[in-house]
Amino acid sequence: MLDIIKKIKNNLVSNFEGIGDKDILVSSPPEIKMGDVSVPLFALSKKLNIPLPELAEKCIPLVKIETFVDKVERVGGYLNLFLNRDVTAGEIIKQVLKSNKLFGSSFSGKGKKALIEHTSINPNASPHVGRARNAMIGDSLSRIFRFEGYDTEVHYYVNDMGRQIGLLVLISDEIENLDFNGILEAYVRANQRAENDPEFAQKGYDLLAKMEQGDEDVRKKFFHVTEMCLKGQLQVLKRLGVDYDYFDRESNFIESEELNKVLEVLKTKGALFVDEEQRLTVDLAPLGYTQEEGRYFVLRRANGSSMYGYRDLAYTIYKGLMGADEDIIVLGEDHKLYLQQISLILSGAGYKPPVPVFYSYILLKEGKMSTRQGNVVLLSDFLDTASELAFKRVQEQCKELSEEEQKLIAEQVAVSAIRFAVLRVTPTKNVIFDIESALSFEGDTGPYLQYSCARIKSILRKYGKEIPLNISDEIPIQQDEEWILVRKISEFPLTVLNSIEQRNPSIIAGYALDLAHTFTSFYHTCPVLQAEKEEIKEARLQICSATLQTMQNALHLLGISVPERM
RNA sequence: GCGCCUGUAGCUCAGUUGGAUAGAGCACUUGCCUCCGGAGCAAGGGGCCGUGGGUUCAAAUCCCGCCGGGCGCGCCA
Repeated sequence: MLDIIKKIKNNLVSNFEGIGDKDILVSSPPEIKMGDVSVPLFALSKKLNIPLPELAEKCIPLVKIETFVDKVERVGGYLNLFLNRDVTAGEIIKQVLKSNKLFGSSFSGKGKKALIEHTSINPNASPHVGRARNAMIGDSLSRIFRFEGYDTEVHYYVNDMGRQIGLLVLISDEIENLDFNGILEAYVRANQRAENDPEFAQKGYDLLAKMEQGDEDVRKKFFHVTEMCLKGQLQVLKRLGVDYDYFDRESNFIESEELNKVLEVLKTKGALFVDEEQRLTVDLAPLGYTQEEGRYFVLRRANGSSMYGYRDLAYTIYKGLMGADEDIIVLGEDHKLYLQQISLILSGAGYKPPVPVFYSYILLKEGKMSTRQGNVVLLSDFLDTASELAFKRVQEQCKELSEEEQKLIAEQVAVSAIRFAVLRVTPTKNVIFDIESALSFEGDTGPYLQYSCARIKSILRKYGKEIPLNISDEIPIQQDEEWILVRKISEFPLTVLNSIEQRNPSIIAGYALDLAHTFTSFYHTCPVLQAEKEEIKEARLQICSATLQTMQNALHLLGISVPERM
């Protein structure tokens, strides 16, 4: 399908002076009756200064690609092409079944490296679904980059420093056997106490200072608390299928030669100064910042201790020096100004800042999530209830399976429910998270996608033999539903490219839904195993198999696995 | 107040980057399990695409104003 579009473009570009690939738009007509591919000529007519009817006449033979295009109709300013269904379907299905797990990849990242930092939550509590949005988007992007052939590494920045951690370390001395479950309560208590007790707060700072100065005992304590918390968080994220390659600890970036070089450059630009209270500060105005709000960026306190911004700059430079072609960081929208600031600092010194992928917050139906008001949805809580619900369902429907297998499937269903509910929304928009509908497993949900796969698997299982792979050049297409499904399959590679270009997994999610809908529609009108003729049966088996492969590939990019039955 | 993001069916979201009659799901109404899995399918009702201007053959999409929502705005991370 991609090839056909390419050929059409090539033919047109090489036959008219002064136009490029981008001048030729290719879309599809609104209805299947009107054809399969459409080329709007309005803009072209204007650019070439040729009246529409005349231009259309000239274009018709150029777009009539041999064996693939049966007929071309002109409707208004559009050229509508009708593809030869049997030939095109043969081509597409063959390609899918040959490429298997790689179908959909254009290998646009071959020979390139991608570095993605995501999640990086503060080690102070079990993650709620809002935090998990970062992990899901980041993980999905990592999968997409890998799929496109990028040598991809995933980094997790462990915020093992800072005032809050200092307080947490203090309070952990008072609590016996503080474990991950008790950590949020301890954290809240520590912060409350710091608010009411200045002495306690000061002790936190002192501890932090000792940590920075390299006091072994204190460092050990910090490590112990943050490591315990990180482990707990990772365990929950692991349930989602989220993995990381590197854990980079903030405490390793207290001092950085590279950053000090950057600061030297800033000094020559008049962008670095020590303010009247002895704080080492960057003035962003000489670097091109135009507003007063957020103009000053503090790096070190009066006592010389580093601020978060200093350490993070050092870390960002460290990542940048790894030479990735794509240096990406997934951040909540609350970090927009902050990232703008450090980007200015870095590019001011000639460094390439990372490319941010921002996402907006998850809101509950009742409003914002608030830890204090207790209306947060913990990721692990959601997974527990979803898994339990799914388990009951699986117990009813898959009686022949062992309880162990049933539980495994239920967990897969739970994960797909949350991942899909979050990933299907464009990152820049708020997700309004409705627990009830996320737990319903009906309609446009992850479990629905898994279900449509399970049905295909069921057909293939009943068939019992290998799908004949010696596909002839043509595949007999009987019904519109078959053809629409094949066309939808062929859109997958473009969808993936689109999604990686925009760094937006929701495009894949939308595609997966479309594909599932087209399939179930096909499923209800076209009997496969009971097809009227053997060759039609084979054709449909191949279409089923190609659909399953495409769906599995798409779902893999979203981090959703496909159970054999459910 | 200033900056960034956002506004599409009662609700939750799509909309191929400016193209043909704006699409799904939930909810509501009506059909469909002796027939490959009903976590499903088919059909119906439901829209001033927040609002007022502008740009052009063509605007939900681009520009400007206003209104509503999210986020941020120097010693936190």
